[in-house]
Amino acid sequence: MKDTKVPVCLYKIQSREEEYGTMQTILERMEQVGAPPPEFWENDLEMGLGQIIPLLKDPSTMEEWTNRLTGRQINVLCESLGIACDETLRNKRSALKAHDGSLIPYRLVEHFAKFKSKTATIEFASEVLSRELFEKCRIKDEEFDTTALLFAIYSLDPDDLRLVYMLHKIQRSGFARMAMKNSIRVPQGSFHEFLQPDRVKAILKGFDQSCRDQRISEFREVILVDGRSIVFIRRPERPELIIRTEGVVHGYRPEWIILDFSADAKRLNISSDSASVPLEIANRLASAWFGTECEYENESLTTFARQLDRFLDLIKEDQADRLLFVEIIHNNSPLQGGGKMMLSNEGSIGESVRHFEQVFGSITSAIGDIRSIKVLYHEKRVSLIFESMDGVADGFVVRYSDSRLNVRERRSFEELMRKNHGIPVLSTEKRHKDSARVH
DNA sequence: TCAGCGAGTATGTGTTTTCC
DNA sequence: GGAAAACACATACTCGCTGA
Repeated sequence: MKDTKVPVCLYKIQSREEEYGTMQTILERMEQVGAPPPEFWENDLEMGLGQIIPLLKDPSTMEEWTNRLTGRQINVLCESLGIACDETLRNKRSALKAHDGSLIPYRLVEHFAKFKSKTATIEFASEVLSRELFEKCRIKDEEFDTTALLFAIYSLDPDDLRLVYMLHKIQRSGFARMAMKNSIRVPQGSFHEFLQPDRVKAILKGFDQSCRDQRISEFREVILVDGRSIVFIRRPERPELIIRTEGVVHGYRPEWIILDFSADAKRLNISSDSASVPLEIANRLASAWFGTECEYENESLTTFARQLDRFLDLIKEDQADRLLFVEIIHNNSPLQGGGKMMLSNEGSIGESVRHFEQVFGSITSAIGDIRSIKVLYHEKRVSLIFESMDGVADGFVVRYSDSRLNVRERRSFEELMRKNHGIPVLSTEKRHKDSARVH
């Protein structure tokens, strides 16, 4: 029987050639309009051009795309491309269609905008855009067209998208709080200035050599935010594979390590997937700055049981300012058999807890038996856990799920807990083992 | 020297929550 | 509703200790 099918390998070659041709044409057009090279989109913004560009090849999709742009996006694009801004929206939309080559990078910016933190985009845009341009992207009081904001940021300086991406990483991660283990004299000069890219890269290289795992820590950026130096590092973590038309490609899943140092480097917040590697890198950077062997350890701030009793009494009565008691998980309930118990609701469980306690006995008096509670803050469910402290009678470390909140909300939540209830709260983010060292 | 054991750590996977 | 991140839990692995 004659086989009429195209052999799989030939199909792969044909489709790859076609794909390659499309990619080349579009990349050449992007180069003509002064867009950043593929390396910028692929490596710095971690966008898969191989998947996105084939979607741009059909001219009719560009027209469809232009038709569904919002008024704010059209205004920003017209301003960026020098199209007369006093025209009607319809005329501006038609005028944009004549600039389809210039619009290709903006379609990539639109892809970049997907699933990026709104807070990160708005905060960065408010810093770099003119007041007039910023206001053009406003929808209502607190709402913005973030795609329009990113168009404006890109048109001002494409490289700024890298910084937005870094800020997005900060907004979406929880941070473990660390402090310098031993008291140490702060050297003269600025720690931020010490963190020169070449110096950080040399320290990372030394670390990679000592790991002997063939993985390379990639220095990405150091930025200064509110006087704090934030170091971004990308490192291969777990082995992973991706599937392409020509077969599977083996590699590693990237891990973003964010080291958020205080101005004097005595305190540190760490965001990462792994535990020991980021801590060791931070120790090495600090050791190089202080000129002596340094080590960070988990920060622990004590809250006593009596303070927690007062706090739990308040939320049980729905009397805590801006906090609603929405969940409790108890390890040793007063029910017969003393099993684990969860009481949860979308609204307050205060009344339910009070009723339960009237019938079966208290579930909030033995703090050590409470596995966790959740409070509603800014419409977000924030977990709180009470971790008993070794060697401190009735002492607890209170940790909260900071990754549920954005950076501004974290600051206000911590302040609310400290000022209103005298409770210092720390992140539940992975507590990096003090003993974790990489040799 | 080596098997057995337990503690600590790394990794994998499903679920929950938030964000867009 | 889908994507992403964090969380919770189960399992695998590593390492040090002990005793035969």
